[in-house]
Parts: sequence; structure tokens; C-alpha cells
Amino acid sequence: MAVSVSQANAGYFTEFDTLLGRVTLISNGAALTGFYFSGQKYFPTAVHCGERNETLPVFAQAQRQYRQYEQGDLREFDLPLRLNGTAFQQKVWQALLTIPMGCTLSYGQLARAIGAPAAVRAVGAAVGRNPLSVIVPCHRVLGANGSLTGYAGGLSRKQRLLELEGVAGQKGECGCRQASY
Amino acid sequence: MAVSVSQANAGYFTEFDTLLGRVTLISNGAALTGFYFSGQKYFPTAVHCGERNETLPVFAQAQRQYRQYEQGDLREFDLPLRLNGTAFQQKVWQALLTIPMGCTLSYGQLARAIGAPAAVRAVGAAVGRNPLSVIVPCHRVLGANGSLTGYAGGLSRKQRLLELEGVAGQKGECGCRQASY
DNA sequence: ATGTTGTTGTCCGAAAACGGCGAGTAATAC
DNA sequence: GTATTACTCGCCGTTTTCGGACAACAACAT
Repeated sequence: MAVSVSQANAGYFTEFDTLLGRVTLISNGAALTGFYFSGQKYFPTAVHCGERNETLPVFAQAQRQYRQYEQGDLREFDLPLRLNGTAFQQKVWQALLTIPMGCTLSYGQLARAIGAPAAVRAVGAAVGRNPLSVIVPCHRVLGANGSLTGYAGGLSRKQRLLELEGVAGQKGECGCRQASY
Repeated sequence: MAVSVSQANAGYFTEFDTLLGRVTLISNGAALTGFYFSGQKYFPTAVHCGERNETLPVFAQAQRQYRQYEQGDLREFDLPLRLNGTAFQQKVWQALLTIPMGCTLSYGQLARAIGAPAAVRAVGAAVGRNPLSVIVPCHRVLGANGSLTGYAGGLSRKQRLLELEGVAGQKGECGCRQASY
């Protein structure tokens, strides 16, 4: 009898190279579920239990858009995404999606934005677990004093992403204004 | 941006009626992952989060074979299965798959068979959590003295399955011999 | 027969540790 | 006197750990 005995349903993945290093994309077949820089923190361990797939439409779409973004020709991604996480994490990640290119927010502002003004550190943790680097723009979150603080992909990548987006330096200069937080 | 935000990937299910009551089948799309009698113990709570599906090949195959089994015309199932569980549970369930129709084993023999002679009660617990009733023949496990002991689907179902398989009574009379345990 | 005890994997709940922070205070640098 | 830095402490979801309870048993003692 044909019996298979494992359990994790890891889906599909592919890889491609960017100016910031190799990227692994993950999908459930329909939506994009992961965008990870090689060697980054929290890189999912089960990726390679999934099936490599070079033809999935959403992968092609994501790569195409990323290329444009990389050249400064795309200000906003438009892809089917699926955010797997706890309710709290999802609130945080949804909020991240509303930060336009060129803008930045502090962890405190973000916490207030989701209605949990005191959960600042928890917000930091959730931002760090963002499964879709770049696309869910966690790199647009800085410390209250404008410092880079942290990035799962390494601070230099965060810096370069921000430069690409035209955010001035590390001193809290924000290219545009969000509604008040 | 098209964003979807849930997580549980419950798969597919269907239902059909048997002489022993209604049965719910569960699948990941390729292999059979669940076979549960209605109202049985440990019936998974998340089943109905999955998607009902009446056309999955593995469901048709399973029903067809079960019909034959029910009539005494099938001695061994041949289906793609997927056993989701801990390493220990999988060892137990794999061992169950080797018990031929008409034979029975005791919990102690089973424990010895998987190399954990002292883990008798743990084996009992694992047998009880069998996700594929009938197909993984947990009903062929009896107490050391031949008593029925327990069955997630109720002792009367266990009894009837054993009768169907031609196992005599409740007194340890075993229709055939396994290798020694 | 009935009761008692040994054994072991799993489930569950509680408790503690851990951060991609921030505000407030205190100690230095001009 | 300001302006920076350094440090402390509170905050709060998540993750990890730990301990106890439980169970489809079986062997042994009465």
C-alpha cells in the first residue's frame, strides 16, 4: 500500500538573484507566502521539503515586479499574497502594507496605529517575523530616533532598500507625511 | 493588493454511509489522511474548515474498496495514505498495517514489535489516535487476555469488524499466526 | 477475580524568558 | 545651559520549558 508518512505541506518554492543577494520565493500555488533573502534570520527551515517550481505564475509575476522595483520603476507591488501568522502579527503586517514608498514609521507609531500603543516590543517582534521581505515593507520601520535598529536580512540591506526608495539618511527625515499616529 | 490572511490548510473531505454508520473521509488532495466514523472519539474538529469534494479520485477509490471489504470481498486495502502524527505514533500505525486480516495482536505484542516493550500504555494511546479507522486496522489489537478493551468508534463496531474478518470470539483465538513477538 | 503498581508518550496549562522599543532620568560633552 | 549619550525599567505577544495528569496495558500479589 502506498503510504507516505510525513506531514508538513510546504508548497512550492523558487529562487532568483537580486542586487541584494539570492532570494527564495514561496507559494501555496496561488498566492505568494514567502520572500526571504538568503541567510536571513527566521529563514523557514521547511522550505526545501516543498517542491521546486519554476513555472508558477505568481513567481514570474513577483520576479518581474521586483526587477522593476529594483530599478526604481515600481512604487507599489500588486500580487496575490497570503500572510500566515497569528492575529496580532497579521494586524501588524497589514499596517505595514499601508506605508507608502519613501515613507517611514517608528515602532511606536505602528503600535498606536494598530490600537495597541503599549505593545511596542511585541510589534517589533512581529515586524521581525515578516514573511514577505520588501513586499511587506518592514524596512520602512525605524527606531523612534530614526535609527535603523534591526532587520532580519541585515542592516545593510535595510539601508540600501531605504536609499533606493529615496529616504534620506538615518535621522528620521521622512520623505512624506502619513496621517497622524 | 490582493491579500488573503488565513492559515489552516484543512484539505478536502467527503462523507458516505456504511453498515457501521456514516463515515467521513479526509484527504490532502492526493492521499487519504482520515477515515472517521460519525461520532467517534477524537473526531477532528477542523474537518469542516476543509472543502467538501465529491470528485477526488482517492475518495472514490476508498469507497469502492470499503464496499468490497464490507462484503468480505477484499482482504487488503490498496490506497495512497498519509499518516500525520508523531514519530512514535507513526511507528505504531505502520506496525498496525502489517497485521493481516483475520489476525489479532495484543498491545504488549505490538509494543515489543516496535522495540518499546515497556511503552504498552503509550502504544494504547497511539492506537487510539489512529486517523484511518479500518484501513489502518487498529481494531485488530486486543487486550492480553483477548478482551476487546477499547475502540474510538465504540466497542460494538470493533466487535462487528472482527466478526466480519472471521475472528472467532473475545477469547484470544487468533485466526492465524504472526511471526513471534 | 480484584487490586496495585510500573511504565511511557502525549496533552495541557502555567510560568518564565525573550525580543528589530520607548520614555524618562542621569551622567557627560561642548 | 543645551545637546548627546548611557542606563533603567515597563511593556506585551510569542516561544520555550517544565510539571502533572492521563491512558484502548500488563504483570504480579492477594
